[in-house]
Order: sequence, then structure tokens, then C-alpha cells
Amino acid sequence: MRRLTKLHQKVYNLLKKIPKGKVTTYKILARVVNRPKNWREIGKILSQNSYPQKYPCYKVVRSDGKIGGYKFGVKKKIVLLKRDGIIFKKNKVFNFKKHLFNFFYE
DNA sequence: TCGAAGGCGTAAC
DNA sequence: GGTTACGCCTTCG
Repeated sequence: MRRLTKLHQKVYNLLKKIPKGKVTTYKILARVVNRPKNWREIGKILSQNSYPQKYPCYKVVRSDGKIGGYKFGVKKKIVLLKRDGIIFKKNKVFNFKKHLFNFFYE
């Protein structure tokens, strides 16, 4: 396991704040941790998450509503999201904006 | 309005 | 200093 940076901890902590049935995006996470141009880094950080049950990185999708990637396979990611009530249609989140969790209004 | 393609910034290793 | 990473945005048909 790689050493966790402060950015890791910030991102993982934010993941726990996502309510059930909601998703967020890499871009939003990047903004919240004050690294607005670091969305790719966010994805990398999530892939380094060794505790998917503790930190639900599957709740993070791309800003256009597409699934994005997942360390344990996109299919697994879809299954987990469906369990939370997120429906996928043509590789995109159905009613994406409705399910989008925005950290800014906390 | 929608999908596909291409170019691109950042930090850890 | 090069490679890598679960992406974003713009353009075009």
C-alpha cells in the first residue's frame, strides 16, 4: 500500500459524506479539495483506495454522466451503483443531475 | 442534440 | 525527468 498523502485523506473523507443514492464526479472532488485542474489525479487516487467498502469510490463518475473506470471492473461498479438506486442507460447515469451530490452546499 | 475524436494539466512514483 | 492515472473540454459531423 502506498503512503497516503493529505490529498488521499481528503478525497476519501469526502467519499464517506456522499449520501446513499447519490453520486459525484471527479471534477467536483477536485474542486472541493482545492485542486480544480486535478481531476485525473483524483481518479488515480481513487484507484489506490484499498478499502472499497470503507470508502465508496464507485460513487464517483465522470462529469458527463458516463461511468468512467473502476479498479475492480466497470461491471462491478454498475452493480454497486444499481444497489444504491442509480440506473444506467447506454453507459450513462439515468437522471444524472438528479442523483448528483454537490459538496458546495454543505 | 448527440456521439466520437483529439488535445491537454497535474502530482505521485 | 519520464511514465502513469477510474478525466475534462472543445470541436466536428
